[in-house]
Amino acid sequence: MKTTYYDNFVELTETDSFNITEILECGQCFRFNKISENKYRIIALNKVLDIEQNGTSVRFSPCTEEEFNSLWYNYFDLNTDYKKIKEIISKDDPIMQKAVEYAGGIRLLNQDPFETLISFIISQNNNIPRIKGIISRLSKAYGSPSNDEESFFPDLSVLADVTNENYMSLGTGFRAKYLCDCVEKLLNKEIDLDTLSDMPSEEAKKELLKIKGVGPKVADCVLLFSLGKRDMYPVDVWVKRVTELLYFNGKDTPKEEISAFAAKKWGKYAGYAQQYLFYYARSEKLGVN
DNA sequence: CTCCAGGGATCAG
DNA sequence: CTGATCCATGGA
Repeated sequence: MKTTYYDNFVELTETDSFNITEILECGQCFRFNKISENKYRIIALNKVLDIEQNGTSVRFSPCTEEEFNSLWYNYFDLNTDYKKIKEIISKDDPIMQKAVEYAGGIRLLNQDPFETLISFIISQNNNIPRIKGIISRLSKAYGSPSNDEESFFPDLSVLADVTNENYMSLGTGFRAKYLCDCVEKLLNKEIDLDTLSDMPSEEAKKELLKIKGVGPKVADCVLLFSLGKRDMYPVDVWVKRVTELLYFNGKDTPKEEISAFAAKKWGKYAGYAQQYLFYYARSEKLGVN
């Protein structure tokens, strides 16, 4: 991969394992919009960023050298060798080989933990278009405006004054009380998100589970998508279905057992495996009927 | 109309 | 302890 810095944008060429569509559509983040066929706009890290990809060349704009190196390089996990990871997880596994070939440009992002936590609380028993809508309205109501139509994600300190009714009016439904509990526990310092990335995965998970509305699936997503815990294997309806279909002969299997299977099979790479399978399953509607 | 969505809390046994 | 039921809301 080569990096070239221009006045107002940064260009990567000869990228390996980078496909912006697959990265954004694999369900790990919600704040993006498709601008044109090969161009996306994301709202992240209090910035608006356009990403345009043509083959192995990717352009980030507006973006300075400083921003790229201090923010986006890590955000897009560019220090990680995905080619090697794909080799490891698909070794002697024709199923994973297929999933990896299907969407070989997936990368796990390193998103903001607070935004990720709130977003995945909203995600429970919900569908992706509606999740995106709620997060967008939440940001418009309580975040700072950007030069785009979308606003930035609100800070914890601003949500301190937001009531259950406020959340309800955004369409969060029964999740409103969970959001209140989450904000309260963060303000109390009952949970400190800043310390979680230094803890072992299971210990960090226990902390997150203290929040009402945060169960195993939401906790795993926060750990995997924003705290660098790549060993987590979030088991949602899609992953449950596809893992059962491809690895359990279609047999109905408890989520606990599926997690244990993934941990044993892929170990510290389970999170990567999960994303390849999720994208593959959802795109092909595997296991539906 | 019913069913379901990247689940989890709560209740029944 | 496991399994069933409920939860708000909008689109299919």
